[in-house]
Amino acid sequence: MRSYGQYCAVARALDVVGDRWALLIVRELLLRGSCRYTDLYGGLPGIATNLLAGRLRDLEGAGVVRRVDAPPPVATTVYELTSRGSGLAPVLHALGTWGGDLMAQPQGADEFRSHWLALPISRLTDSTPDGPPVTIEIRTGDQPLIVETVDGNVRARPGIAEHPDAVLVGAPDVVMAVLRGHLDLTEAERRGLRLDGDAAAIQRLRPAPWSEG
Amino acid sequence: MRSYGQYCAVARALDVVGDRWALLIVRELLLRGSCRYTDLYGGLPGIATNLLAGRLRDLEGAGVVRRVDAPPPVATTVYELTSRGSGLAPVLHALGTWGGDLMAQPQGADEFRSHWLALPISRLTDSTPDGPPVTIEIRTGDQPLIVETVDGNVRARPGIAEHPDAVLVGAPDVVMAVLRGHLDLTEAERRGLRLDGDAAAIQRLRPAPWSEG
DNA sequence: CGGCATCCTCTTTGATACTG
DNA sequence: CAGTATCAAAGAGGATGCCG
Repeated sequence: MRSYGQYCAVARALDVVGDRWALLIVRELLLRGSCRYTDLYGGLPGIATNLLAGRLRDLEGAGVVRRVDAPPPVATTVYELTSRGSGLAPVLHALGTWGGDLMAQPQGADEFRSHWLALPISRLTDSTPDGPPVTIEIRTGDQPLIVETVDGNVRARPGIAEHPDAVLVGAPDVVMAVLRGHLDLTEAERRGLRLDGDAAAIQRLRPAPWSEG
Repeated sequence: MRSYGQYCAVARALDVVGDRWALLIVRELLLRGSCRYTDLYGGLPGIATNLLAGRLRDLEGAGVVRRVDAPPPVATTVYELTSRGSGLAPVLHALGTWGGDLMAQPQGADEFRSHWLALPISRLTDSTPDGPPVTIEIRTGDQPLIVETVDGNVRARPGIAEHPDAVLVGAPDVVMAVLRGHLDLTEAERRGLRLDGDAAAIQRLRPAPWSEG
């Protein structure tokens, strides 16, 4: 990107990550850790492959992304965030919080990848942190997601839960609305959600109060 | 901007404010409140006037910016943020915090407007909130800035202080480094900073601990 | 003047095809 | 798999023109 040529921290930050696709590439690396080129490409539907290659070069040059030659089991180069790149997490959370209101518009023709849910889910809290940890499986996109509570925090990762307290199956926008607390379970079931197991496990997940504004 | 076409809160946020210049327009409106077109244009050196007009249209359509026909004393239309637009403040602060490290590179040929300092300054705290409030005048860009502590918080606004505890005069990058605590006063004076008044007043301004990461 | 709209050139993006 | 090459379309940048 052309520099804005302004001696302002926001402008200088945008000189580095203000390019189209740049922050979404950071999102992918933040959510998935080390990624091969093809993993990134798959998690960024709509990007042109030459642009992905170009942005990775730029971000590497800016010290946001690092290329690593992975050892034999993988035997290819992978991309990961530098610590400088991980420092962009608050930017993505702020954008995600602000953009959350735009998720009420239905999914429409938008692409969806289930691991994208990990970002808003990590902003939830366990409303009963002293209770036993809960495990929820969410099946809603390209792959199932395991959601677990740990010390009041909530994390999501791809995978199939062994003994989940609840399993949630439905369209991404319905699942999202339930997790955001904007849709109660009965209404959600009317909109195609299927819930197996303990509804109370779902109810324990609450938006963190400080992440609202 | 073309939509990313992804059902993800970050992508949807960037559909609205990911365009080049969009977040800097929000920065201007956040820092200066209501603005005439020309004020915005002056605070965004480098932007093309047709782009500014176009972005303002887009942001108005997205509910981020509002046009107001100002009453007689001004007698022109002014732009301001909607509440939705003000909600972008955390995004700008996150970007500014991340970009702050890039401010160590000297100003070079970059343009500078002194009101841009208000954003990082508002992230400072008064390390001695129980002491008497302090007022500092900073003269470093196109116009002087009054910095005041109120209840442990620090605010900046354009203007000339009547009885400042200290006056800081120097190049933007030196002033910035001092405020960020990356340069002590003696070293800063070697780099052209002039300080009149009480050095202790400056020392009371400290980066807020939670805004570091 | 303040507040844009037009016109033109140059750069970036997007879509797809191709290669080691 | 991990990109590069090619090319058309969209967007940005810059100058200038118009209108109350």
